Amino acid sequence: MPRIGMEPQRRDALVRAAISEIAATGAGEVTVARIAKRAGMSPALAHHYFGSKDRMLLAAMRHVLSVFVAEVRAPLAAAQTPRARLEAIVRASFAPSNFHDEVVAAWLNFYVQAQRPGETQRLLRVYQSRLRSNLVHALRPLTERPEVLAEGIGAMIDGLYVRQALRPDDLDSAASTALVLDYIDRGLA
Amino acid sequence: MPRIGMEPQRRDALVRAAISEIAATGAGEVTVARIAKRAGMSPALAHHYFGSKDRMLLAAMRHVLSVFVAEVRAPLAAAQTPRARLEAIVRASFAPSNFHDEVVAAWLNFYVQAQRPGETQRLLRVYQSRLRSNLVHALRPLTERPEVLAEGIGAMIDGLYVRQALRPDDLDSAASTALVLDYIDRGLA
Amino acid sequence: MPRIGMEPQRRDALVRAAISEIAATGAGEVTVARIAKRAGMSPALAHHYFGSKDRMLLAAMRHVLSVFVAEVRAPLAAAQTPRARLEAIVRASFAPSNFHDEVVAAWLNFYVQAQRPGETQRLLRVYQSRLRSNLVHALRPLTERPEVLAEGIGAMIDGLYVRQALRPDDLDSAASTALVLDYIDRGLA
Amino acid sequence: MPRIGMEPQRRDALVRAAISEIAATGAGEVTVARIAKRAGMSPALAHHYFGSKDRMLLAAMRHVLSVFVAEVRAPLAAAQTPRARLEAIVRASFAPSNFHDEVVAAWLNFYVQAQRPGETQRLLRVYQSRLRSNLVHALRPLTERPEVLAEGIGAMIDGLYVRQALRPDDLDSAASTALVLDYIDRGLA
DNA sequence: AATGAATGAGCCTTCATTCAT
DNA sequence: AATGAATGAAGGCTCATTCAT
Repeated sequence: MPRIGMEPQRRDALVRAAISEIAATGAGEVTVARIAKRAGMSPALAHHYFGSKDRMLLAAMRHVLSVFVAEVRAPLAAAQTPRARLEAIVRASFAPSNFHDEVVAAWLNFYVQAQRPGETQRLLRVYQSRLRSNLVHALRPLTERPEVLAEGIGAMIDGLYVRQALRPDDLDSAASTALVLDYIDRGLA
Repeated sequence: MPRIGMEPQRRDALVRAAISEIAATGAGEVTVARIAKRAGMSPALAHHYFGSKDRMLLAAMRHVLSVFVAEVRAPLAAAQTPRARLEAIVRASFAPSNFHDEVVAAWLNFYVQAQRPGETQRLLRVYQSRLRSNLVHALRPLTERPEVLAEGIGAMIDGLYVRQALRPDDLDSAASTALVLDYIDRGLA
Repeated sequence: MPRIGMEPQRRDALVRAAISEIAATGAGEVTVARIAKRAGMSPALAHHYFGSKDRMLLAAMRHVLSVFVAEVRAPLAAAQTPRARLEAIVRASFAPSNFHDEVVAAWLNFYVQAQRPGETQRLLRVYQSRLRSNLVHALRPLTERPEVLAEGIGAMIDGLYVRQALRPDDLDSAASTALVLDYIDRGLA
Repeated sequence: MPRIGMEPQRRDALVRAAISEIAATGAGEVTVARIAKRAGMSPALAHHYFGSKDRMLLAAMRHVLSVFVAEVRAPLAAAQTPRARLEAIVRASFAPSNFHDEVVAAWLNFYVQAQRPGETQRLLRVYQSRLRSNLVHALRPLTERPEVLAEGIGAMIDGLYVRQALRPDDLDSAASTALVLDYIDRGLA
């Protein structure tokens, strides 16, 4: 019973299934068949919509990144001071929708994919550039070495993500946020 | 051509080749055949010496960890003050033999492997525990919140590793060291 | 070329091919690739339908056993006297569909498989139990030592199967039947 | 420390190990490496003495057959009557040295090997011919249909061997002997 | 005499991908 | 729109066999 306008729903279901599957079975064990099964459809249909496994995982990455961008946009725009801008970025990084178990596991997969040249690598670099740019822009009024501090902040966030991916239990989102904010405050002192 | 006493040499060559291959082709593309070819032998011989791909990659991980342990041991023992102990740990983390392109790429593979329960996960946790323990021990005389700071330091180091793994060019070892030491000094202020 | 509802046909073709292949190349030389080729498909498809080589050979065994059960059922039910029941069992054992070259060769493979614990062993024991049970039941009204005679009959049938498997030419089905029936009659005298 | 005259001992050890290995791991799982290990030497040495795996298993078969021939020779020569000759053959078939667990398992392997043309097949046929010839010769004075009865006896013996190979526990040697002797007596009545 | 070293060949199995329906 | 059918390609692993020492 083919309905009209199924494509967006199907694509969305596959993207979500891909992220869940990466979290459930590990970045190295993801197969198209399992993702499709989790999304309730056949592997053939998954290919029909995405063309290839790579493009499907790429869409998953884009989804994760876009959620992040959406999460940070409003608070960032609303922030009135440089310090508030920094806090907005950090809080968004550890917001539940981004620091979820599944999403965090997906990041590890992206890192692996990004080891080789390709679209994933490009996307990841764009993301890192934007993050750094946002941080530097917010830091510039507050310190003489914004680039250095931005690198440290970015590295700490990445490290907390990786560590979270390997942890069995949920980490306190608040603790991670506090850790980075503390680093920022001391770096600015 | 078969000489006697080849086993240690072969095992060593395979471990090195495994690390290089991970760096060269990416953590997801490692095959026994390619590792063996890079080490100048047949895949069958690789299996003869290691029994399985998993055990071979595990040996590579053990090698990387043992190099790190060896690198940190002497400076740590020679350090006279808590601050010197911290510096010894950080410097060892970014010492050339540990922060090499190839070694850094291998870490990413270990993280991926460690997502699923198994020996890799166990080893990685042992390593993280020791690192944290060393840091906390050195921090305790200097601050009231050694656990928190140790977590921040560990995360930053991990983050710098991951970022390095995705970078095409070599990162300045000195810059990474300085970044973490700066974080420590400000955290202790 | 893919049509719909191929699964039963494919499974059946593979089961038949497995039996033929065992007969043609010997129980120790059976490979999935050869079976699949004989069945006119790729090895991958064979795995798709059966999951593993073991399960495929198990299905072949079940097929042979079920043909035997089907062959003996009607005559056994129709037999009016104990003697007629015995004859029904023996005749079924050497009926063309069971005493075929290919089927007989398959039996040898089952015996080999059944040397190690597993499903094959279980199935073979179930079959042997049923045969003995049927024989004992039919023999009980006729002799004081039904178990002993049943063991002798079963052994003779098995022996004739094995000998047949090693014979290049077809054995006279009638001769084998007569041999066992003669044994029964004398045993009951 | 190479000693002189090791060859016969080595060959003998390998033949025994081959038989034990077949019994222990099943006819389909025998490997040269395991046999050699069981015999306390390297696979290379096994090849040095036998040239190939096939020839080694063939030697094992010859050993089993020769033990049987040796076991039957004296009693057969000593037997004064046709009936005593028959009994000598049957008793030898189920004598401990022939009806041992290990030997019986080896027979199954020989049957498998003999499915394909080759030396094993030839040897097995020679053995079967001699057995039949011995039986027929002994039966001729006692019955008008010696060939038929000989076939039945041979089949029953073979069947008892196969069944024994699949049994977990030891079968009573005496029971098997009695079963065949009873068949003979009734066949001659 | 004896073995560790070494490999080619082959097997089972998986998986992304294509295609007819 | 959707899928079952189908496969080529590749991967991990095993094993009989050879060879230099």
